[in-house]
Amino acid sequence: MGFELDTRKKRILQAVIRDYINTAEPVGSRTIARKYGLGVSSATIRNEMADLEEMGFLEQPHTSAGRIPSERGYRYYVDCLMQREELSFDEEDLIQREYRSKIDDVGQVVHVTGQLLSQLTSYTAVVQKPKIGFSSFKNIQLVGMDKERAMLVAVMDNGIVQHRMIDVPVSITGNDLAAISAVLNAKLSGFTMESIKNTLIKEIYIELAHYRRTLDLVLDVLRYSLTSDSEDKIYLGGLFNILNQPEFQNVEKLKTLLGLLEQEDLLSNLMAANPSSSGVTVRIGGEISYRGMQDCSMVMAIYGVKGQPIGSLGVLGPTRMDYSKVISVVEYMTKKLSFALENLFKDIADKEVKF
Amino acid sequence: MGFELDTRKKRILQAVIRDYINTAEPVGSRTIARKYGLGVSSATIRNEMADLEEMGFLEQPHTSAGRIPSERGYRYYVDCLMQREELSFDEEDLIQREYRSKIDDVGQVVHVTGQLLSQLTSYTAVVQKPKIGFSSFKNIQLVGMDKERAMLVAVMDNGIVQHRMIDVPVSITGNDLAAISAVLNAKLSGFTMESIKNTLIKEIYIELAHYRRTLDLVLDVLRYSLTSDSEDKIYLGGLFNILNQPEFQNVEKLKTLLGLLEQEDLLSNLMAANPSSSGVTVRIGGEISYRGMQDCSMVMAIYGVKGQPIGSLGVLGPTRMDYSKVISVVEYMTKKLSFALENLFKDIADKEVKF
DNA sequence: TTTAGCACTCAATATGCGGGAGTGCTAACA
DNA sequence: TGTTAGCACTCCCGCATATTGAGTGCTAAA
Repeated sequence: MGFELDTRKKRILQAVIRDYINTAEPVGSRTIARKYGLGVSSATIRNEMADLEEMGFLEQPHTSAGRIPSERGYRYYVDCLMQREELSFDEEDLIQREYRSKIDDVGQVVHVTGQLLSQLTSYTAVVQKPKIGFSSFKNIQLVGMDKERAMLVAVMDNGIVQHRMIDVPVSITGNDLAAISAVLNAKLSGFTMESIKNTLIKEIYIELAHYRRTLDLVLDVLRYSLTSDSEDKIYLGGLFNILNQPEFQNVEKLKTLLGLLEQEDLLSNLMAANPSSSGVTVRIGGEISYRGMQDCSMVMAIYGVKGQPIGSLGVLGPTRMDYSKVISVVEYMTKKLSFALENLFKDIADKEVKF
Repeated sequence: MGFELDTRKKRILQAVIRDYINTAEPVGSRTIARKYGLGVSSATIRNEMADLEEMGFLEQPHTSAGRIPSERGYRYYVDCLMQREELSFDEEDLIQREYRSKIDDVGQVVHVTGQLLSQLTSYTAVVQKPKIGFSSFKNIQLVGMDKERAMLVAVMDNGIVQHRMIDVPVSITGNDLAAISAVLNAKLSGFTMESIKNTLIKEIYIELAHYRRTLDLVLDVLRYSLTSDSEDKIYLGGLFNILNQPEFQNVEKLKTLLGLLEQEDLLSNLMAANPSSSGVTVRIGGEISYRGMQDCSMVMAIYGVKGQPIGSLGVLGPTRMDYSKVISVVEYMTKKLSFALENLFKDIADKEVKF
């Protein structure tokens, strides 16, 4: 791909796509000749555009309208024509400032990232919360709430604090809970949920043979509810930016799109279907195989810590999106997010020094 | 008000409003005569409607269209004409089931309430999270995260768990943190933030004279960040129900409305401006004094525990909303929410039994 | 190979014309 | 005196019909 087009065709295709991205109106040969000085007349451009249409890079909404890019056109643009746009100083500065404030826990990092993504692109940001399966327990605490319930609180080393109410036998006292907490802490802290060996579990059961039933419940919650809970969760930023896009002035379209975005599981799938494990992925129109998102494109990337992928983030907009801008932003923010998370974990590496 | 209208005018006004609520179309005299058997001809109704218009209860979009209710008309309808609509068995059953599952903490109660409100009315639910100022500490824990940071976790008796990262001097060890936690727990648990006396604080400072600086920080966070954090927060349910209302098919209108609803502080003000301290309040159109919400009405009520108001909840929809239905739902849900919260607190009353 | 010129196409906008729903008024009626 | 039938009138709405204008494709000349 790419070599099939001579230089002039490339420049014309590029001009058409740029103009359409800016104006959202079909662009005609005269416009190209006027606005983008190619040194040829509109008639020449007309011929070239006819060729480009035949090759499938452009299409015409109807006879006597200008041309708009086809999906294949966008694809070619993204792969071969587009040139990278660096972030401005102001933008980088904004990002720096936002990250410097409140970076206490993973939730906030995700939030800030989503905000920035949507703000910088004026599209909708989709950020998958990091899989915390591999984060390790820092502290586990059972707090008695009333006669038959206790609150299980788990602090993870990445700053996430999870909690869940569990039922406990009426016979269990506050001292019992404290004892259980102590053993759980001694045995589990420093371990990730996955790395916990069966032998360890057995040890716990032996030490707390008295509290079998409660222990069953606690370990179950630790295993399933807490860990899986925040996995697969999605943060959406700038959802209403959609309203500013001319392609979604139609309320019916809006309804279907927002309806889709409401379904977290669907978004999870969308984010999970990320082929390239490194770098930015662009899915254009029909390449997103959800009915109702044909007019959308998605630019996304995987972020991670120390080469380990733990989630992905992306920007969703109309197929007529400013790819060059969006790709730069997504790329930059992926780095920033990974960096912020590593920062969050970094200090943890030397926890032995202290605890 | 009310006595100025004779029975027939009342019945006609009622019929017009009901019909308009159902159809969203201006309603004419013939429609009234046909659909609502009043035993008089359309001509008579025509005369009456002209009177009602002159009195300000109805208005005409243009000559030769039917009539639609004016704000004053809706107000009169709500105050004098409307009859209460009981919830169906299925609806009450749904509510029961939803509340029976997951009622572990205040957040979930609020979430379920919002969901139900929007689902039952097909409008948008606005639920102010309960002010937790008066909830008391159950457990306070400082967990070391890395050399210079610790996680402060506070479990409140209403099931809310709050946490915040704080900086601590590098010199402080895990044992120190445990010691601080122990003292804080011993002194503060059972107390609400407001009820903490200065003498108590002094006691703490004396016992932990060593950790002055850290203690300053911890108490500051407990006082301000944690408590005020979840106050004033608003849960919105069924936001996209707006899209189904014919009065918001216009994207511009949608944009302004959604823009307003995005601002939490504005919503907080809206919910706070609740005059009657008991019972359901209805604000119609211009009675909500925000530009951009002229076409909306709001039905709201204050909920509380043991007569103590701790928040409010409401339903936002077009002025042409099904007041009778919405008022019933809001009234019912207010009771349910208060009840659910009291349940959450009830067991706490007898905590002495156990701890 | 490029370009000027021209006929042609077709959405978008305006213009004009019933049809219909609904009103107000009048006159007859109980 | 209140009610109703009848009728002229109003005005939105939908529809068909010009008109416009941006843009194309094609042809022929440079």
